[in-house]
Amino acid sequence: MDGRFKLDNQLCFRLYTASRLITQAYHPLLSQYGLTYPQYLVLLVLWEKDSQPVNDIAKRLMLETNTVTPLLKRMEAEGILTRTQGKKDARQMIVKLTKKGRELQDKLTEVPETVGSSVMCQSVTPETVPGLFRMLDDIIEQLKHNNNESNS
Amino acid sequence: MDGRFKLDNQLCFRLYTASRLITQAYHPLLSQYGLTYPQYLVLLVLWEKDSQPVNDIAKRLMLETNTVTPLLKRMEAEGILTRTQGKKDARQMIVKLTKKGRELQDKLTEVPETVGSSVMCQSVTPETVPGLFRMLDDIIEQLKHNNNESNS
DNA sequence: AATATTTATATCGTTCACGATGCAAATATA
DNA sequence: TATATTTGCATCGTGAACGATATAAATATT
Repeated sequence: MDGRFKLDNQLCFRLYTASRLITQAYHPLLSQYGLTYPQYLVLLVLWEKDSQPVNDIAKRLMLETNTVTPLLKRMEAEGILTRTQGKKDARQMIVKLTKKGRELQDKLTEVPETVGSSVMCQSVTPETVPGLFRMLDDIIEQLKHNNNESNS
Repeated sequence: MDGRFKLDNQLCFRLYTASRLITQAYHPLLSQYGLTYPQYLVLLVLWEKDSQPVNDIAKRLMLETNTVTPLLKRMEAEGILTRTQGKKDARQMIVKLTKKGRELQDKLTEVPETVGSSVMCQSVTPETVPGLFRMLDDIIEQLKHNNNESNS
């Protein structure tokens, strides 16, 4: 048989595993503040631009609202953010950081670098990372379109 | 502020998104046979080598048994595989494909290529894939050790 | 203006991931 | 051989992901 079905030939398995392991690397850094990795992603989005409707956050993270809504509710329960109905558009829920949510940024300053440096290795260096980013971005862009096409 | 917290600078977010989107690309191909992507990974492992204890499958997929056990039970309920107590070691559960599980390989022949070709794009080509694999493998290897160190 | 369609969000059910914990069989140590 | 430790697997609880579906508000169409 050819190597078609060999696990070691699968790009997806590598992405899946790398993603899981790097999320695990975030865990000890985030859990001391009661955060999960997806919650940290929401914070990244809101730190860049506070006060956004659910949909904008979901789009930025390329997730569906049915994933993001419960996530936001948990963060609201933790006092990290507030969800208030939009004024212009009553369907929208505007998500806004609380003081606690904003202050988390100061407490997590060392997180990006800690994790960033922990993945650096022989073939992953400041020189090669841009190429890696490019390939991953291309794959993401490609799949975003392919996947959308197939449900139309 | 520097770009430390910018979502667009995060390797992990790219891996996480690429992994999710590529799993979604598998979905229409697998769901017609009642399979999920992690279940497909289990099949890849068992097609390579049938009749393995739970632990070997988990190690191959770099997952914990508490993830794999329920997964295998669902596949057992679907009649894809059997779980029988080991003879030499009564703690082990030996996982073996059924006829149905083996025959799935013939039905899924086109899956690897379909997904494989759907990620090919400008910067991801047969020439660049080995480099991508190398970087992902390095990252995985690195994190596997780092993550283990921190719980010891 | 009344009706249809679209949009923004939420709810529900199922399947992972995974930390924490439990338990019994196997192995090591005393 | 009795006791301690390790190993293999399972159970439990929580938080994602996500397909399917629901609901109400906004917009488009008639």
